[in-house]
Amino acid sequence: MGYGGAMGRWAPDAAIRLERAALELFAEQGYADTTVPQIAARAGLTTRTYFRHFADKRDVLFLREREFPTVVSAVLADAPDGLTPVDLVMHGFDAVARDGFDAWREAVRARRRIIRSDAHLRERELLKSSALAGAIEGVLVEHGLEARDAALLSSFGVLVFDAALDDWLEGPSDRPLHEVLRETRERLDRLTG
Amino acid sequence: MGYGGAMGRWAPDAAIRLERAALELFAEQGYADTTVPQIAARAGLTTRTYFRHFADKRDVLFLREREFPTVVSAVLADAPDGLTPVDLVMHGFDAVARDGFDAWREAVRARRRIIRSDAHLRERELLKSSALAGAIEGVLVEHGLEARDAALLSSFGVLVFDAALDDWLEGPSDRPLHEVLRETRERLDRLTG
DNA sequence: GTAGCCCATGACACGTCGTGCCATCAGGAG
DNA sequence: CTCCTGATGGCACGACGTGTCATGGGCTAC
Repeated sequence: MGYGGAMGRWAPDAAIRLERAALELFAEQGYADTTVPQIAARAGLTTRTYFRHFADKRDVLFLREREFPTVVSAVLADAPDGLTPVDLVMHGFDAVARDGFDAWREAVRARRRIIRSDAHLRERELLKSSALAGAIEGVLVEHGLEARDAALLSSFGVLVFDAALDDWLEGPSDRPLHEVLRETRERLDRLTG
Repeated sequence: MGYGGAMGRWAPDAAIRLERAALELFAEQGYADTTVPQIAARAGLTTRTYFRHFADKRDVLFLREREFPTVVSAVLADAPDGLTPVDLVMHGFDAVARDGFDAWREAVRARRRIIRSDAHLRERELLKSSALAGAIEGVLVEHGLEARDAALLSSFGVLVFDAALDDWLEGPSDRPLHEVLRETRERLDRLTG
């Protein structure tokens, strides 16, 4: 059965339960063969309630990214003064890489495995990356950077971070993400001369 | 009525007619308020036939991009020898920019206007950019580049090209795309130090 | 020319997705 | 105790996308 048995009716973690149910079902039987009513039932909720917490079937995989804009603002606000724009951005990713990823490597891997299994999910992942770039771009503009430079630089940062994340997830488990991030940046610099 | 009146039943341009009908309807009443049956009817076809030519409602806006992988192979095969990988990629985009865009600026603008109006379309555009990067990555790997370098470099190229396309579409109409492309690359190089 | 194959299209049924609308019900404020 | 707030249940509905079979025009073979 679901997780709904022992908890009060208005358990405050409905979104979390739905996310867990979805991750399980997607891993068990694939994304395409899982229906929203199945997810809702396993979480002890109804279909209608699922769509109150998530915009669509794909969105449940990106619950964790909802706080990204807030995190971005906080991290970039903590950056030391006097950094060049690109160092400011990379400092932000470095801080996030040191802080919140190495402990969750297997969870991130499992999630990525599902996303890679279906083009619709890959599509949504790209939109989320774009949204993250947009948030960074906003901070850069607030710091006085010209709009086109901010757009270019935030996309550059997300590109490096995503590539580093891929390397990190495929490589040995004891390699810290922030190291991979630095190496990826150096590799791209070398490639682009 | 539609375009179906004067032409034979098996007109070979069903996809083109559907694309034209969709562009008109999206411009007239918006993407969200247009249904697939409406598009099919204006093209003189049925809904079922629409879905034989396009995977879904969004796909009709990306008909022109189907030839991209072929174009990429052709353009990169024509590149002079001895280029560094990054110059090879940028040479490809430069060739495309000189060749096929400046004459279609208004058409590209109209299409972009529609895509920017709906997040689902923006999402699909990102997937198409990713697919283009994948095609370039494949060519680079064939040329002997290491896989991670190829992925990084193809994404870099697409990033620069997309940013240049944005600048070009927003700027004065007599500015050739290949110039904007060069300037965008220089701007990013300057920003990333 | 006509018999027969090929294949794009038409037509229908169906499951799933996502939303609008109203009813229900727990808990806090007074 | 009553009222109010807010999350959830339940239902109906339109749109999306696919499986399946029928239709009919164009083409080749003979």
